[in-house]
Amino acid sequence: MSAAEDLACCTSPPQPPRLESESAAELAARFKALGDPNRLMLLSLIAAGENGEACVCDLTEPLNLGQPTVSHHLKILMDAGFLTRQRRGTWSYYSLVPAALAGLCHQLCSDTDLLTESGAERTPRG
Amino acid sequence: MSAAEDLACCTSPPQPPRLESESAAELAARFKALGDPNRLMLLSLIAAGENGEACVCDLTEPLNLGQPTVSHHLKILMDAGFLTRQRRGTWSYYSLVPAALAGLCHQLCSDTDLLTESGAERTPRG
DNA sequence: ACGGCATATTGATGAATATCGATACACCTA
DNA sequence: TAGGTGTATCGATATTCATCAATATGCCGT
Repeated sequence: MSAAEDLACCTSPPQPPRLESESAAELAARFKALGDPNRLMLLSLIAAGENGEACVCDLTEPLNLGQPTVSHHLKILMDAGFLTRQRRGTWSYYSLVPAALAGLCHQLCSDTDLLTESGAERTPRG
Repeated sequence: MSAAEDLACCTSPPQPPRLESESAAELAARFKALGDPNRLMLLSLIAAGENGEACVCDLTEPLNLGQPTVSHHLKILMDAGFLTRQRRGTWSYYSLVPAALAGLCHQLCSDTDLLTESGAERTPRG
């Protein structure tokens, strides 16, 4: 028996991933929404706004982006569940969905168990 | 005074975002690394692997991706700080960086204060 | 040294995306 | 009703990205 056989990486039965494909797609979609600096700035600006909300006209200047672009990013954040919109007159006020970001972290911790370093302990060789 | 003046969205002094542009770029880069279903599956597969590690040959089949593509995704996850690589013979073993994912969530909670619903309380009208 | 295997890198390609200008829509005021 | 303003949508474009085939690199056993 060669030394390589001892070290071979493909001898153990493959463990099924803890993350289902569908869950992966949903999770990835939300992370993708957070994967843009301007969108993170939007969340930050909105959180820092008066009453925790802001309208589009408050957001274009600090980001140095055109109004259509800001609207586009806001829509992406809304579709991902991070923002809600409330129309008042001609203005659209955006505010954070309180549990959205926390829920994302929680799901990453508990559902997928990716944060626990259980990998080493969890699968004691049967 | 018109009703609109009361409701106008741009009358209050703009609050500076709690997130600096540089931090936003760094944060976004890490989120972007998580914004792909296959990369999330890679993290899950590696976490579920024996001793919390896995080599490339264990990962190509469950994802139905070519070996170069898997290597590419692994590199992205490494560059983002989520994975480390340990070479043993001809094989490369990847494992999770324990604090990386937790740190990302923590930074989202504390550094940017996006998770606290402080927006409403934080800026009491001066 | 040579051949074989696991992995990394390169080049190319099609798809997704960020951005803008132009335009459409909704609401308010005169 | 008409004009003005804030916002959303549409079309176009340049960039980024995911993926693959081909190739290069590095390690092992003969």
